[in-house]
Amino acid sequence: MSRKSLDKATILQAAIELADDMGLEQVTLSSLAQRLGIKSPSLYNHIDGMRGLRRELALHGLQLLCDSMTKAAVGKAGEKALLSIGIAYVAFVREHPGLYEATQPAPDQMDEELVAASYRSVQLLLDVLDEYQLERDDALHMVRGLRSMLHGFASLELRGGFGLKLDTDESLMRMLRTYLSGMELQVRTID
Amino acid sequence: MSRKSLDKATILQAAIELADDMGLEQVTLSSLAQRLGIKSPSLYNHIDGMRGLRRELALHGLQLLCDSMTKAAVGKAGEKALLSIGIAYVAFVREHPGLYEATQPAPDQMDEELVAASYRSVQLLLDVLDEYQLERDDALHMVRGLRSMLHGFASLELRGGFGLKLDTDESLMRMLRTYLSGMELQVRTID
DNA sequence: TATAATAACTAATTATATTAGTTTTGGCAA
DNA sequence: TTGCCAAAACTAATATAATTAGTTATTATA
Repeated sequence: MSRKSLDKATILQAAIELADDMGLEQVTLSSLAQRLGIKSPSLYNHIDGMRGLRRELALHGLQLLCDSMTKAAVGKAGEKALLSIGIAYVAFVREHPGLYEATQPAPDQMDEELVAASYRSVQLLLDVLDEYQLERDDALHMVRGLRSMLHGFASLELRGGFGLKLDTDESLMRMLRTYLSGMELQVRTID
Repeated sequence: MSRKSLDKATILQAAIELADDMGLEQVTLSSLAQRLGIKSPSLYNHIDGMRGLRRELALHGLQLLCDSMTKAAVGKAGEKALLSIGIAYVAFVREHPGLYEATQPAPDQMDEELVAASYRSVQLLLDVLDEYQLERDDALHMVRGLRSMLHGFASLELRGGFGLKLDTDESLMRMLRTYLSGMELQVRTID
């Protein structure tokens, strides 16, 4: 019966597929257990209930997202790197809509580890912005802007918020280029 | 017993307060009925179940948000108007976190009326952008950028995504100014 | 081979959404 | 005023989900 003994990674993988296929809210312990061929209480041997599962999904999603962004920035710098990161971000959300949703937990379930996982993306952006030689706070404001744009774009697209027949990839590139040209303008003005 | 006979507006108001105070996911038909002093099945006399309630919240939220944005743009033009709209957007989300969350329903519950309500904000932004004399598609890409920024910023702030001790209002203003300066640059370059 | 830990199971509890069917009530017409 | 009817409340019942408690089976190991 407990033949191959399920492990947490397998459970997580099934949850991710379920989330991406059916939407995060469709990932119940029942549906997950059914997909794994076990009864839902058995899941408690591996994960800390629904809340624990959501947390694992968030951590895993943040990790994968940051990995994608990092990979996209390898060998690139400045605007090229930032555009590449932006494209990778949106591509990740398109590939993992449910998992991405899980990376945005309610504030009350935030803990140190989640904050740290989230901050890794912030650090990546700070590293790329490094060459612009901005003051620390100026760089942080820029990062907030970039994160807002990417999260907002990806979320709206995910929810079908862009109804019109207008190329979304084009919208993404323009948004990033517009923001970055505004940024360059500031940087040059300061010098 | 059915003394003053509840109406839909009263129910909606209670649901909004519940959502803003406790979070949207805490708005159950049980909790809502309890707050109204009735039993949950009685709600079905006024609303079409949980799904219907969510839809009403979305519609109402989109309406209120668009009203706020519109009011903010009265008597203003260009960058001033856009900054004012952005501030109003974020202020609305801060005031109505739960209701705002309800304005982003899953794609499968989208219908014509919701799309129309959502499009009113798009039209407002298009109207403000009118003076820049952009091509239709250029303007639409700009609007997507603005919406993405505002939604992303508001969502991240709502979820406690901005952990650092750095003024968020300042971040918002800088984000908008950076984007708008990039936009002005493009417009001027085209001329 | 026997035992201990692990991981599955069943059973039961609580909470929620929903439907069906019943009762109450408040307004309006006779 | 009185009686009727539609609206809106109610109770009861069902289905799904999360969770806990307690039980059984299996696997690894002493």
